[in-house]
Amino acid sequence: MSRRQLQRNGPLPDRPGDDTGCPILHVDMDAFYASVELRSRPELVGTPVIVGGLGARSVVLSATYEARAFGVHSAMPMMRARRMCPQATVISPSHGQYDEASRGVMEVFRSVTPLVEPLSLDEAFLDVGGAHRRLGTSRQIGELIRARVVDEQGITCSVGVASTKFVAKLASARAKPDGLIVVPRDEVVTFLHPLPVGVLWGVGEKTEEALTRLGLRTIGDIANTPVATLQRALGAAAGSHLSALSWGRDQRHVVVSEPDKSVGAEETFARDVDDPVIVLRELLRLSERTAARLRAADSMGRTVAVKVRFADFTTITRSRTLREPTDVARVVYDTARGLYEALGLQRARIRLVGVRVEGLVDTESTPRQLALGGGGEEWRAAEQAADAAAARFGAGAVRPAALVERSPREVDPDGL
DNA sequence: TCTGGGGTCCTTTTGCCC
DNA sequence: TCTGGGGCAAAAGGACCC
Repeated sequence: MSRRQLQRNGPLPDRPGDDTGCPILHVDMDAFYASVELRSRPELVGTPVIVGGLGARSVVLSATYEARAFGVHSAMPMMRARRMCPQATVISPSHGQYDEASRGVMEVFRSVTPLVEPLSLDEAFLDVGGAHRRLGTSRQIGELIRARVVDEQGITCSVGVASTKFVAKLASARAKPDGLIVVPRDEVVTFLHPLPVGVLWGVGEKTEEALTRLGLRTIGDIANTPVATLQRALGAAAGSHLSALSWGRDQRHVVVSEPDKSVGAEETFARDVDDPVIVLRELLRLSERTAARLRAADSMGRTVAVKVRFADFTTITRSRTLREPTDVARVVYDTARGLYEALGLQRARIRLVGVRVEGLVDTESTPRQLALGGGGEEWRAAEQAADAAAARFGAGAVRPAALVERSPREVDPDGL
């Protein structure tokens, strides 16, 4: 919604745009997953293509602009998207390819400046303030990146150039597809104030409703509202944050990398489940997956959280903080099972379950004794052996007995 | 139209200690 | 002994992002 609103305003008047004092670039791939798929399906270029799962409950991950013309957009339920655009080619995602393409474009970015802050697989902030002498103005660097990404990865991207991160991000959204826009330092307020509130970072559906109730439609409206009023409606942090953004004030720097704060996995059942045996088996699988990823990242976490989404979409979470951090699936699972059983659900219809481990620390910096306390040592050793086997013989070579009989996909009671 | 899966951050509530 | 409340950490919920 908000992104489309941004585009509907059309491009800025085509002036050169003074990019001095604009060291921040936001680079965003155009329809990333779909564009990557089209590289191997060139006959589909120029046609509506939707990337997303094939299951009844899957959603659109990405769509070409030809499909978007029919109203299809990401996060839309697949069923609805196919109804809106029956002629679209639907492709199920191949994440390995996206990871690889992502690594490629991030390498391009890092050849320009070490100050690269990836936001996701397909977008990043760059601070090119230190690269001007070597590579030219911010605009020239942006065009260089766009050319190299097309050359090396065969996909297009859009670039926003500005003095702050969030204006750069808005600019790249407006530059889409396959464009570049500079918002000069002294035109920031002129650029921002006519835009609808929904384009602001942090304003989603709920916040937009709250702002509408206050009669605030545009960013200019927010700018002319007392901070205290915004804070009363939205909370202290969000209120002052939005007020600052509405005047183009954004102190955040480009940060190269922050360590992860949590790792988790969740799964929506193909159909709602009310059998605790199936739920527990899924929790075991998710615990295995989560712990394996912790070990692969040399991380451990101290808090285990379980998430349960019911058939009516209400969602609850329960968490427990352990005495010591862990990366042992058995410990994660035992905790998760305890949390789940404490809910005392009597055959409630469950749509989704998830497991997450929070409060992550480096395994290296965790004293051995502490890490291995609590009876987890044998399990840990066994799981490390399983990791090694998986590395040699492929994932799934070693699995807990409860998961051996049936493949994970068969958690659907109807075996779909 | 019936809503994925990976996360982050913020707010409020709760329980504990003093 | 009862009650209040400050301070804190953990827990829970929810909004948001891609």
